[in-house]
Amino acid sequence: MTQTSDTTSYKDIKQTVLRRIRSGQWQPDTLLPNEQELAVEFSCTRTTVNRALRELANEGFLERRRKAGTRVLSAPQRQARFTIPLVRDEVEATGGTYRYALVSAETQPAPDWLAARLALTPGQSVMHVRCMHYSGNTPFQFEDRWIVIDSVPQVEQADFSGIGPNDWLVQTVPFTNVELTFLASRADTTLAGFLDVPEGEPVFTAERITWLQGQPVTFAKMYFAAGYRMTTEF
Amino acid sequence: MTQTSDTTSYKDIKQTVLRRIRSGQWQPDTLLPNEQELAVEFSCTRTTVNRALRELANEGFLERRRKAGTRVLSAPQRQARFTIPLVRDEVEATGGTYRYALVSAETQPAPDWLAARLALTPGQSVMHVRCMHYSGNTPFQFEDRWIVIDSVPQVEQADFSGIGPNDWLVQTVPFTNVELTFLASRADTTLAGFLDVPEGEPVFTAERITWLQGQPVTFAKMYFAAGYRMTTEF
DNA sequence: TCTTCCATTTTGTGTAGACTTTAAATTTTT
DNA sequence: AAAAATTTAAAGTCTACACAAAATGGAAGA
Repeated sequence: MTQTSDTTSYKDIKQTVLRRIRSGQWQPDTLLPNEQELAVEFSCTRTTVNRALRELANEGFLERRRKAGTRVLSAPQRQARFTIPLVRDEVEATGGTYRYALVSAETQPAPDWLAARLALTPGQSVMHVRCMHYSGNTPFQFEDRWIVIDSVPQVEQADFSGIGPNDWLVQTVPFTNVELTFLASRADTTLAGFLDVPEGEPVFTAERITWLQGQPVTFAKMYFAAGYRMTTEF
Repeated sequence: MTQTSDTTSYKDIKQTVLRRIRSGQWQPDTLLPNEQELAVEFSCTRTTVNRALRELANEGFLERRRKAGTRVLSAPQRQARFTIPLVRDEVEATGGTYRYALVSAETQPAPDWLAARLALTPGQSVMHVRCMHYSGNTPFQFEDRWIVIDSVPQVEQADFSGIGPNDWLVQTVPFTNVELTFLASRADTTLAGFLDVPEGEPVFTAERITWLQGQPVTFAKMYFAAGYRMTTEF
C-alpha cells in the first residue's frame, strides 16, 4: 500500500511514543515493544517505526541496542542545543544597530599559554586581534582573538578595520572541529574600560578554539556585556 | 542488488560531502547536484543519498528546500550540543567523590519575582529547597530551587535529606520543556559562604526552568564553584 | 507591466522486502 | 563452575519503487 492520508507517519509515531513516556505509561527503563510489533500496532512498515525511534534516540529520549531492544532513558540525557549566533545577528535580533570597531591587530610570537593551549611550537607566529562589538553605542562584546598564521597565511593580508575577524574567518576558512567553553570571569581594568562596567564585575565569557583537520586555526575569548544571558529551550 | 561490502553507505556519502565542503570544492552557497545525480555518482539509491543529506542538513551544514535543491550553508550555523550532566556524574568524572547536603527545605508562597517568571498566581505555594553538592570536601555547586506544589503534589511528602531535588524530580516527574540559561553572577555574602569564595567573586550560573505540558514545574539556580568551565566540542 | 495560474523539479516520506551487524542468551565443552 | 562456541533476536542499513508536497519559474491572462 502506498502513502495516503490515513497513513501513519513517522512523526505521528514520535508523538505517540513521547506521549506514552510523558504520561508514565512507559516509565524510565521500560523496554519498548520491538520495531516489528510497533509496526503492526501503527499499521505501517518497520522502516517507518525505525525512523521514528531512531530520531527519538538521537534526541536523547530512548536508548537503542541491537538485540537488547529499545528502552526509555532513565535520566533523559537531554542535550541543549545552542545555536551560536553571529554577533551581528544577535545584536540586530534585540533591535539594536550593530557596530564594529577594531582595537588592535598585530603579528607576534604566540605567548606560552597560547602555544600550550593550541599545541603550537614555541614562538610560532600568531596574529593577535582585539575588537569591540556594539549595539548602538552600548558595548556588547569584547573579542580577544589569536589566529595561527601558519594555518591561515592569508590573514597577513586581511584588513580587519571593516570586517570582524570572525566574519572574515567564516568566509575564508572552513573548519572541522570546535571546542566551546563558557565561564564567568572578572573584569580587569582593561576589560572594564572596554565594556564600560566597574572593575571586578563578573563577565560572562565564551572561549572558542577552532581546528582545521587537526591544525589549530584560532583561539577567541569573547567577553559579554553586563547582564548577558545565553538562553536555550529544548 | 543488496547490501554488500562494496555498497556505498550513507556514512560514506556524508564523509565525502563533508570533505568536499571543507576542501572548498563546494563553497558556501554552492548548489549541490540533486539526489538523483548523486545517487548515480555514488552508485546507490536516492534513499541512501537522501538520508546522508538529511542528516548533514540536521547537523547544520546544508540547507535543503524542495524544488530549490540543496546548498552549502554560508555561515555554518553549527549548533553546540551540551549534554547537561547530572551533578553526581560530573563530579565523579573528575575523580571526585560526590557528596550531597541539604541546606533547607520549606513550603512558602511564591515570591513575586518567581510568580512572574513562572506565570504563577500570586502567592501560590512552592517548596523552596537549597542544597549543596560537593566533590570530596570541596564545594562544587550550590543549588537554589523552587518546586511548584500544584504541579507536583507529591513533593510535600518528599524527603530531600538523602536525595537531591533534581534526582528526585527526574525520577518522579516527566517533563516536556526546558529553558536553560547561562550567565555570570556575583557571589553575595551567603553564596560566598557556601561556595567558599571571596564575596563579589564571579560565579558561573545556570538557571533551569522546567515545564510539564504548559504547567511550570520547577525553577532552579545552580551556582558553580570558582573556576568552573562548561565545555563542549562539536 | 503586473498578476495569476500552472507545469515541473526537487525533496519528503511511505511500502515491501532482504541482508548485515551486534550482542544477549543459550548450549556445549573444558 | 567457568569458558568457549553457537544460536537467535533485535536494530541497522540498503534496494527499488511510488506517491506527496512544496516552491520555483515560466506561461497565460488582465
